[in-house]
Amino acid sequence: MPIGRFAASCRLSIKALRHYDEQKLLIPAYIDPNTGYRYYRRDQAHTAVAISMLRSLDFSIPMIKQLLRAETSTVDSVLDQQAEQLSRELAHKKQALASVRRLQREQSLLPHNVKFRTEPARRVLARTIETHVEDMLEDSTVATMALIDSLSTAGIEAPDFVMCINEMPDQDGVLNVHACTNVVNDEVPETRLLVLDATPVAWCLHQGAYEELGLAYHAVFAAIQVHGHEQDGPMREVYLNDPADTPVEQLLTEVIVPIG
Amino acid sequence: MPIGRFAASCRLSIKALRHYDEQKLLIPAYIDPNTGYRYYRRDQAHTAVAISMLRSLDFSIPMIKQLLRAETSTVDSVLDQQAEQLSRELAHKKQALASVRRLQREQSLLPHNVKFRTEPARRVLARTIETHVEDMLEDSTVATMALIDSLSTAGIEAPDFVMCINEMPDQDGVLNVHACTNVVNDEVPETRLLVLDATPVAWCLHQGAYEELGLAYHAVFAAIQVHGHEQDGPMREVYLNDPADTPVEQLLTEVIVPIG
DNA sequence: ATGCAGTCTCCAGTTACAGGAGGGTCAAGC
DNA sequence: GCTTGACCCTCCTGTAACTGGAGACTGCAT
Repeated sequence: MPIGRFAASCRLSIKALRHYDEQKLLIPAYIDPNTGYRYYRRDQAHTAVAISMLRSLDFSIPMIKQLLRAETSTVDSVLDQQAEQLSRELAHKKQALASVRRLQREQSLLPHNVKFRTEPARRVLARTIETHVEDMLEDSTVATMALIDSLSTAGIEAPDFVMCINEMPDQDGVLNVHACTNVVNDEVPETRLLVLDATPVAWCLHQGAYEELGLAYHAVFAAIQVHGHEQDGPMREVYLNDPADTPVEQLLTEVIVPIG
Repeated sequence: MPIGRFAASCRLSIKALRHYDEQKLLIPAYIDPNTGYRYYRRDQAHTAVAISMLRSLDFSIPMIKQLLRAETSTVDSVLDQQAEQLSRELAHKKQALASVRRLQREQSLLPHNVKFRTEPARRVLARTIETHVEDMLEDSTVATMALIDSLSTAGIEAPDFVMCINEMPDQDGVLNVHACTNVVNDEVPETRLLVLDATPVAWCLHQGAYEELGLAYHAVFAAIQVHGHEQDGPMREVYLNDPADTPVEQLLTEVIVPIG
């Protein structure tokens, strides 16, 4: 079967099939050595459709090559990798969409009103987890849950002050997130005391879903720049009400960036 | 302020700033005519951060150009466009992730067992909506809801047979979706009777979330090819149980493709 | 004068193809 | 055997928003 017919029947383009040939992903059953014409067998449609399916799930060509050749263990690891990648992208799109919808409601691109003040020194109890920039939002929640868990293990009620401290990511995007409270008690498991010095900060108040916090951060950074300051220390978020009993559009969060 | 310092303070790369200069998106306040060195003013950080924020929301450079220059009406339409694009991509990622997770559970890439049979002729009541390939999944649901709505307006209870017929998309990805039942009654508003001829089909049973249906379709198409048939008519889905009172992992759907 | 960090331009590479130019091939009808 | 039109080939360029690197120049501090 020549390439055109095969392409039509598999819902792939001729260009794509030639590309897969070149990449040694799907090699025609026979290539006329004189004319270079590619001929496919009907049963190659099975592979072709598998490729088309995997491409529609955003697998890269090298990954598909591994999936088609492979032993079970490789397959599993490739699938895991792809699932992780997809859930990252999913979270990213969710965040982006929420932020765009917010921009639609506001009239300005950087609508937050950024102010400056001096944060007092604090001693806080922190529970730390390592995460990736893309998962920060989600893992801040995870860390906070874990903190509350640790507190209740120690027989302490949910605290009234909850803050997350997000360190600067390294070049791989890996960073630590500290969920903190003002409870001071070194008997709480999986936590440690953290001493925060007094520092000038730029900050703003964000009302709405946590997914839109990116907008607030950008506003704060813009203000820091325009005023000629620079960031000096990890960013903080203070959660002023409880997501468990507050409708999302009324959630209040302080976004705080220390400056030097 | 030379480019390096400006880049560091705005969290943009030097390369990116040069690129934005080239694209006339963010032009340095001063360029030394002798050396070509770019110098930025502090207040340009405001624009720079806005750009960085919009890029993080996956706006393209031409879109950002419009947003920064523009009158309110243009801004609104660009935002709408981006929101629509993002929600498409969100739905796509959601589907892809669900499908990958299913592949993780199965041992095969095309796990469905495809069979052939002859569908009898039918007369069905259909409610039609126009949609886009990427929104098919969601809009099938919308169409089905609308159908049930129409039926109840006419005083008819929810039907026991529900099927969707998805026509072939044109080159823009636009297609019609018909939600159908076996209720035959030409008094129902917004619907019309549809006559389906008897036809041989390839089909398989899919158990699980509707988001994973793509896998089933690919399996059916693969089988059609390998057996040397070809598609002849719009695809059909028959919903064998009700998503309202069935846990997702037990949802049963027949995926049916007429062949010629 | 020297050194070095910063900057310049230009070119190549990334991904999975699409589009097109220019030219050879196949099958059918005459 | 010839023509015609559909099909196929290779090779080149382009996509989006940059990153990385080569080779050369500049700015600033010794």
